[in-house]
Amino acid sequence: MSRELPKAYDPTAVEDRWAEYWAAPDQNIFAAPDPTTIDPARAYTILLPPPNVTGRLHMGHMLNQTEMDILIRWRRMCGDTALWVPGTDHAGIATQMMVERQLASEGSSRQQLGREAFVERVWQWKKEYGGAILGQMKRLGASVDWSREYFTMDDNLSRAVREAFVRLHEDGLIYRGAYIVNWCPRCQTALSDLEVVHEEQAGKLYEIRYPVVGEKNAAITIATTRPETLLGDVAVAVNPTDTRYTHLHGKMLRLPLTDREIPIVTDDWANPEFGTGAVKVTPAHDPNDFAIGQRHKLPSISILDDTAHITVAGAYLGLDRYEARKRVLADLEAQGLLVAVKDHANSVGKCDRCKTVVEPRLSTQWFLAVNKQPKPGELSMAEAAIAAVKPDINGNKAIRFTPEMYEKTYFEWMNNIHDWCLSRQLWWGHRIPAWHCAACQQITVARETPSACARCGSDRLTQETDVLDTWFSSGLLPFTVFGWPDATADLAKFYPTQLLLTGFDILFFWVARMIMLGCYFMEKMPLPDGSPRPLKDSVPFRNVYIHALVRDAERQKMSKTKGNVLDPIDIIQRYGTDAVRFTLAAMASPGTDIAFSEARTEGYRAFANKIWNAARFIFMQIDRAKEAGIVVDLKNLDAALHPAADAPLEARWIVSLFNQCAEDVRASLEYYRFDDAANTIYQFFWGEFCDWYLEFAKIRLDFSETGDVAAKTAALTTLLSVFEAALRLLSPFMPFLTEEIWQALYDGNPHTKSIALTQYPQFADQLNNQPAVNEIIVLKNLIKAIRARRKELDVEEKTSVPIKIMHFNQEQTVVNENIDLLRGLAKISQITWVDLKERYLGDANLAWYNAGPTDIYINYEKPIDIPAERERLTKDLAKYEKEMTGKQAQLQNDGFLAKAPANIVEGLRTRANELTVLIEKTRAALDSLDAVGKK
RNA sequence: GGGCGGUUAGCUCAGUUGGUUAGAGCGCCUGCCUUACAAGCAGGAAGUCGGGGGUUCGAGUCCCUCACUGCCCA
Repeated sequence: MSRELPKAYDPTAVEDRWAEYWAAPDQNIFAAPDPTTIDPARAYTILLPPPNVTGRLHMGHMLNQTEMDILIRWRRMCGDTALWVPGTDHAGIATQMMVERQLASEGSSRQQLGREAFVERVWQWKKEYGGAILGQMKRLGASVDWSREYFTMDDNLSRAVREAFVRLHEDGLIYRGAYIVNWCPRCQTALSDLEVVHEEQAGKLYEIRYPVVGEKNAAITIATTRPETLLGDVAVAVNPTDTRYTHLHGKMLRLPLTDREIPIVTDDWANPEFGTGAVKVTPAHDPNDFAIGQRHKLPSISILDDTAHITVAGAYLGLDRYEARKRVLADLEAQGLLVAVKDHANSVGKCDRCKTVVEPRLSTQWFLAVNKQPKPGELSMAEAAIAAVKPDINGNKAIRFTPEMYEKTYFEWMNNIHDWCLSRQLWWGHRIPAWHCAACQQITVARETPSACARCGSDRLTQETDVLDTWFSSGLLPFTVFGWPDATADLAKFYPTQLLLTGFDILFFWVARMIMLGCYFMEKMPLPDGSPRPLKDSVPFRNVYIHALVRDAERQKMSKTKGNVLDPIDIIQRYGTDAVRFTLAAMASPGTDIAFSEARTEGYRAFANKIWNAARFIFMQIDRAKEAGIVVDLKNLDAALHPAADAPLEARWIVSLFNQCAEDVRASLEYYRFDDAANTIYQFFWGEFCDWYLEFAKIRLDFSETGDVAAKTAALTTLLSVFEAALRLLSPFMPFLTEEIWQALYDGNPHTKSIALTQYPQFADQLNNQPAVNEIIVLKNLIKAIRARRKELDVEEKTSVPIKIMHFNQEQTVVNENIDLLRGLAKISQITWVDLKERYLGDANLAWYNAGPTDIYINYEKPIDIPAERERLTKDLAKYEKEMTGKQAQLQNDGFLAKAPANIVEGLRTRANELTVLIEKTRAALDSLDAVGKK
């Protein structure tokens, strides 16, 4: 690292190097210390929501990881034991599909390979391609502890999954049974409710006559969207209150196209308003019908196999469900039983993974009973998970959601939750630790492979072929990554984690399940001191921050089909990681989706470049100072951040401003206001430090002239110390740029390995200097007013002009004490103070301008453009008068005077007085223009 | 059908418990290559805060209602 910086910042030349440096195993810069040595109260732990091992980084990941990285870098620099645990998820269906596709391209299949060889093949695939996403993460600068990387199929995690399953089974919360589940005929596996996405589509409602047995011409007309399933009908249901059908109660119907007879039953579920008010009941192929079947003790008749082909002997045997529908309809029509076909918008469930229409199917699966009390009087898993988020009697919440509104969504779901179907008919995943006995059909659930049946002692055991839902294993992660079921030091110090940061799309899939499983298992693990663990320490995390969706600049959802997907790596290569990170942070306002705009990123690339050039400028000053024999001790910069009482105004001011900025950033980050934090730093660094402070500093740092060496040293020291501190403040947001400049500042020989390991700037009361801030405001307003006035008068920027200032005493002192600053920034050749009573309004060579409490007259060569001047003043006057009218109305309102707080009334009076003066002066200026015009 | 959001400058968004003159970035207009930076500097224009009603001394902010729009669940 050298202080010779190129003119423009080139992130690509810099970022790869630091990404590698941070993640290098021998450096292990972001590794958490030995847990036995740390104070658990200062542990700040985050678990990375594990991306699919098959995944590639997308903008959502980048937002997610940027936010986590900002927080974890911030907390680390604040002195917390920051631990961010990375890892990947084995992603059952997704990974299996990926490898199956690969096999298909080789003309093979998993069936040909067999289970064992297939699983071996997946491991191979994982070794070769899996985890590419973690490599991409390194490129983002994510400050994770790479030594703790996990994979949900690792041995230790698999052991924990087995343990969890067995315990839940022992506790009677896992059961096996035949129920209606969502079945994907393509993936050939059961799915949980969450893995089914409902889509509205234009369908038909078919009305079909079911003749009444034994009564000529009597029939009931049912309405259905799925006529082909009538082959599995076992009843027709009508609402007991529906008088149209009262006379048919208890009658039997002849099921069309079959030789079966089915009863009419009464059930509240039949909605008289919908269709004909009569519905067919097919318990084996519809969840609602299944419930009706249970209520009326009806049989279930499966008519479809696991690929959704008809299994009923006869004309339809072997037909696909849609082909069967056509044939059934044709046959019904031929028999005159199809009464009507109506358009009907209905929602169909599709497999989240492959978009095949899901077939509700009766099948034997493993379930987790989330609503069951483990023991009488105990909370069910769902109830405990609700309690964890609800405020207790003291108003404290064990888990706090941000934004808070997601609590409602969470409760809504939790209150209506159904048992969780845990089993999947896949080969890739955690195989369920249950063994079937061929001799007595007993199922043995065990931690270790049993050698004999628990009931009959037979050794003819075969393991359950189903695997567990991937979300089951990821739901355990907050404690299994720390070594559960063992009582490890990690678990003692790092659990519960501080924060879970994720998108709302996995609120139910993952967040809710982690809460259920975390509360359930960890409540049973005593605290390190042996005392029982309360709910607040059983939860898997204390805070949940839900971030929004990243959309494209037109607010469209990114999707492959639309072709508007932005590849973060691609954007990074064009603008630099820091600029993209900063864009995401600055736009990450809670609860609002991010319309990612490259224009914005361009802006933040410019910001990076701005800082880069500030660094160049500062390094140049170091060099020039050195030539002039002035050297600043870089080792004591932090101490130098305390300017003496007699230090120049701009030094006291910038330190005070920086101090406040650090406080604002802290407060913003505390509430996950990444946008406020980013904007605060941006405003400080560019709007104050670069725009004003550096310009002031230039005036003090003129090394070409002889002058007060001590003053120049002090000026340079303040400059360096504020800049160095500002780099630290910015570092969590722009880690690459700040690391590069910071290392260069120390000429490659800094006191720690990385800026990320330095201390974050902390607010200190004694650094605040409100008088200095106020004085600079006076100066800035004056300078801005002079510049604006000059501009309107077309005075060249380079030209120094004389001005006259009509003053109040305070301002005169400030200006006189800092005359060099004013002269330099406003290009003034001479300042003449004039008495308040003097009026120069009639002078064509003097233009009046209002600068807050101060009046300025600018003297220049050319005469005033009278019409333009009149227009400006007229507009101003109208504005002032309008405001005045409003103020006066309020001040004459007794109610306002009586009820409004004193400071508000006082403020209004002050403003009204100001306005009176302004209006008077503006009128006078207008009058004088007329006078000039007549000359 | 049930639930939860949103509507503020041309665009994307801030706006804490109601309180003095509603902000930012980008874009736009004007003038400048002023030796840190043209990815820049200086100056400027631009909003009846979705419509209507109410509460209040006072409403972008609270309540009601309508319109439009997004998301989740069924």
